[in-house]
Amino acid sequence: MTRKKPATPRKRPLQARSRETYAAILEATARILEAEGLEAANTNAIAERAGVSVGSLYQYFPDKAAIFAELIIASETELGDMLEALVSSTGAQTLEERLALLVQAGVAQQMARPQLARLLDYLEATLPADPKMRAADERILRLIGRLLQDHRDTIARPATATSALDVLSIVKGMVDGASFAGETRQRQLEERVMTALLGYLRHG
Amino acid sequence: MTRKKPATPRKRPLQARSRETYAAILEATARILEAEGLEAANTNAIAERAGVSVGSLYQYFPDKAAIFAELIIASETELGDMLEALVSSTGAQTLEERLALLVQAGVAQQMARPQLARLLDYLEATLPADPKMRAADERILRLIGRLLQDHRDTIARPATATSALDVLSIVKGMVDGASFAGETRQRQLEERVMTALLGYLRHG
DNA sequence: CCATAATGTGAGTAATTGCTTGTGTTTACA
DNA sequence: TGTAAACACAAGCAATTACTCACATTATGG
Repeated sequence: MTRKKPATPRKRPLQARSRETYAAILEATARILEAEGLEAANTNAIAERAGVSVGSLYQYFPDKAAIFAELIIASETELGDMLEALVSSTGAQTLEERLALLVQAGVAQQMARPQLARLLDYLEATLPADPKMRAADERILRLIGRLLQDHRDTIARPATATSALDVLSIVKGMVDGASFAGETRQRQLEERVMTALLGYLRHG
Repeated sequence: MTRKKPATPRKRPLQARSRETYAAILEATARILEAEGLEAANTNAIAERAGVSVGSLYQYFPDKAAIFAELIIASETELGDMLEALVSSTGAQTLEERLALLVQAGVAQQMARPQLARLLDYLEATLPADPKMRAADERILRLIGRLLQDHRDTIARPATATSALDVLSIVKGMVDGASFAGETRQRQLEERVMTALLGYLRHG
């Protein structure tokens, strides 16, 4: 990783063929990360698992870190899209109902590939700062913040950025812990997370 | 890391001199981890930072992972000791009071070296399973469980292992998130964590 | 078709890694 | 003071790493 100076600009996949290569590299990286961990995720292994040559890999990613960054952005974008759908969904839903959807989305995404989710979280905190990563991150917090804002009359806590971050941290923390301990009953976990969130928001 | 087969048995530091070497290696590893991350923590760098030769390093640790494992165990033992002190402390304290002490201890430890705490958590989840690590982990959960048990009449939730894990996960998650976001006001963070915990425990 | 661009290849390289080993130094203690 | 055990050193090896480059194959548009 820390070997030579990374050359920043790379080609973007234009044709269908190269878009498949690009996607294969990302998926191979994800699979190696969740099955064998960070140390096993070297560029040679990634290329092999993707059924692609190292040369092709470096045609689309300036360095190894960029692959990880792209995975993080994809994951955050996915969560962001889910949140956006439910935040801007019409209907006079209660805080509980909307929060339940949020928790469901967050828990489902993180429980689908718990090892990967944990690793991406760690990587996000240690990778060289990327503006796109930051933007995707802030989008999530902004959406949670908007949800809190919409129900500010039913929560005993200012709907600030801090509250939004706390909400996200509680969800992530509880799912991390539960999946590390081998918990698989998604439904029950969701209920416990809901209890914590509602307790935090309503009994400030 | 995944290079050759690790030879398990190594010498234990007996004399004062070697105990210093041993400690220097651990502290050097911690410093590199929190300042430069996992990839920078290679055995050569650790030995150099510790002011010690690689040979000395491998006299006390069978492989690199063992150094990390030892750091995790030390950290968990420290937290466990703090919990033990406050759980078995006499006096008819309320749940709030005892929980506040627990939160204070947990937040303080994790905020003291947030990067390190985050990394050790990640490593614990990916390192080869170590019985000592597991034991130190279970001790913490047992102590939290006992605290919940002591106040089972004032909480609306079974004082099970799951509850104990949730409590720990909420603390870790919130501190992780807050310190990642640059939060430094320890007191305010403690209060928010308390809110979440009490909400979780009392409004099940 | 053909020319040009896009995409793909994989052997090769310098650097770095985890770890061993042979040798020298310090300590405990008789 | 002598000796054996404990401790420390660091050159160096085999394996692995991130990444490049010279070349081959495939697509596209005229």
